[in-house]
Amino acid sequence: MTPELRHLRYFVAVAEQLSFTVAARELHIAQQSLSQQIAALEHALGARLFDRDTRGTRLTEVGRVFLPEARAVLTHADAALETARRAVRGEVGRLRVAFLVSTANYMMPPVVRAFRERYPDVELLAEAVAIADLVAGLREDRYDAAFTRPPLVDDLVTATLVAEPVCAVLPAGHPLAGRPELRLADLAGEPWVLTPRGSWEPWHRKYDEDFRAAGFEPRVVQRADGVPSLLGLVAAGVGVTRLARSAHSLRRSGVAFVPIAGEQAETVMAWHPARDRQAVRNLLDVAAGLAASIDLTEAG
Amino acid sequence: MTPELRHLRYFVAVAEQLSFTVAARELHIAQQSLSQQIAALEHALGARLFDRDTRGTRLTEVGRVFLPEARAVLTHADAALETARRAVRGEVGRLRVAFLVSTANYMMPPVVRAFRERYPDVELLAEAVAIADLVAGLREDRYDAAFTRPPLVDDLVTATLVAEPVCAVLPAGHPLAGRPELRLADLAGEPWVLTPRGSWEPWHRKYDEDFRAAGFEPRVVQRADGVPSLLGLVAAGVGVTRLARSAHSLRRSGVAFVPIAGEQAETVMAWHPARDRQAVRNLLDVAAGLAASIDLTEAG
DNA sequence: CGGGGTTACAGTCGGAGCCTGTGACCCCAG
DNA sequence: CTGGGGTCACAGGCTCCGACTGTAACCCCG
Repeated sequence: MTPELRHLRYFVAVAEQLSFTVAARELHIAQQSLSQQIAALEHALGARLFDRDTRGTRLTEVGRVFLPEARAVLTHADAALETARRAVRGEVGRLRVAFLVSTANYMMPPVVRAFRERYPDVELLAEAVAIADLVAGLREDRYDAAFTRPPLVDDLVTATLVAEPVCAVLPAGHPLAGRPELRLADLAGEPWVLTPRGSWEPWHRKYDEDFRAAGFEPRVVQRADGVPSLLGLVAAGVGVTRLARSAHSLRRSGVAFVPIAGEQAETVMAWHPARDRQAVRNLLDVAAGLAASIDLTEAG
Repeated sequence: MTPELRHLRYFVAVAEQLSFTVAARELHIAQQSLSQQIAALEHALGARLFDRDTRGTRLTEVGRVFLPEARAVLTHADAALETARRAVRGEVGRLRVAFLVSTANYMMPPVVRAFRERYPDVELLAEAVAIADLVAGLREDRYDAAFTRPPLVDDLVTATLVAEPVCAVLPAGHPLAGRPELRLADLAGEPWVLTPRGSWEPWHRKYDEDFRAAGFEPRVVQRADGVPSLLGLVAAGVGVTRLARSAHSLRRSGVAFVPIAGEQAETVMAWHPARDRQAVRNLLDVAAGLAASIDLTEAG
């Protein structure tokens, strides 16, 4: 026989009560069963743990040595199970989170900070990545969750965190730069700088649709990858572009942000539905809580 | 269900093999039984430990957190059982040893030292006590073993360690002090100093017998308890007495020790037969080994 | 010397844990 | 495309272990 935790529990109970009868009552089993299990444990150890006779039960020297050991093992086992249960609740473990580069500058610091404060025993790995890698990472289980912009793909779940105005980005001093608000159609004649078509199909399909709805096809004078590059080209007077207002934090000089009427850019948290762990829900809760309490898009 | 060590063993095996089939083979059980037990553990924790499908088995995040915990508990449990087994072998624990005051001066230091060196994890409590307390202590389980002189009592077991000459103890300058050897009868006319009769009946019965065999009854001029007192009285010329040779180490001046032909004093280890633990045997082995290798009676 | 306490022994029962047989599924090689 | 070898899960049955009850032996105390 190989001893189980049950034997240790029984042993400790008898050692504490110094009575099989009382310990059995406490354990909700019969005294005979308890005697039997203790005997089995003693057999496995090769020595008696108790001296017992009709006038009582006393620990032997071996029992005296074993008692603290058995207690420690039981405590350790409880702690291990409790740790596992904390992991189930998403309070310990590891969480790999991707931030879309264009949202990382304002989302990552407050989200990471708030999450680490709330769940100090979760190892949070945060990474700023491009959209294609972000989606691939979620699908391939390289990331547990991601902060990004819609639209994405059908096989990922998303939850919207914040919505912000979409702005026309114009060179400083542009005739339209003073306006409080614009319509996309107002920019029909402008030279445009946009991201390369290949970067992420769903986005570009949406852009195409928006332009079609505005009644024109933009004259693209240059394509550049990444928000800072676009802002640089606009500041240099190469053309105009269209970005979420939060991008303004990346470049304050030489560009003007003018809201486009009725257009909203959302930031969402995305994850794979098959890997919907509690830690992911916790992250969503923290991020949603932040979004409700402070204006994340201004934080950068 | 409350998890047992078996579940942890099974979990670790699957986590190491990342295969139910292979782990089951290793554990000498069927794959189906293993799946069943893992499922039970998962149910107790409230979450899956493995993601499994037809193309393999992978740890979940909860499993990843739980794995080192489970390993640690198993290691701890093994260590606890090993400690208990060491206790069975008398390698850890506590040993309460009484030394008869008159043997303590030469037995206690080497025995305690040798035992502590051989069994460093045994807490050895050594005490020098009078014969009556020594016997009572063994009977009442206050001592596990004792070093003393026979004869004792029937209900204790003894093992002889060393035998040494019994000597007549004479004042320095006594007419018989120069002899290489004496017979008890040679001392028939001397004034005697002896221990009080009440100290330990079995000894006094033996003394009476010895004197009767020598054909005289000693004229006792004074009774005093303890070897130093007797030696002091002899040195002062009050009378003669009879002691084991090892008592010489307690007083070198003013007394002469002359062996009495054919008389031997034994030193024995005694213990209660009902409490015959391995640690007691170990102590006996150490003491017997010392007795064989060095002359304990000269050590003081 | 009976009553209340202890643990041990004997016999029985139910269920936990194991087994075998089978099925669904995936991947790779032919 | 299809068969073979791999994965794990489901279903049904058996065995034995850990429970149970009933009883006995023993000690101490009133």
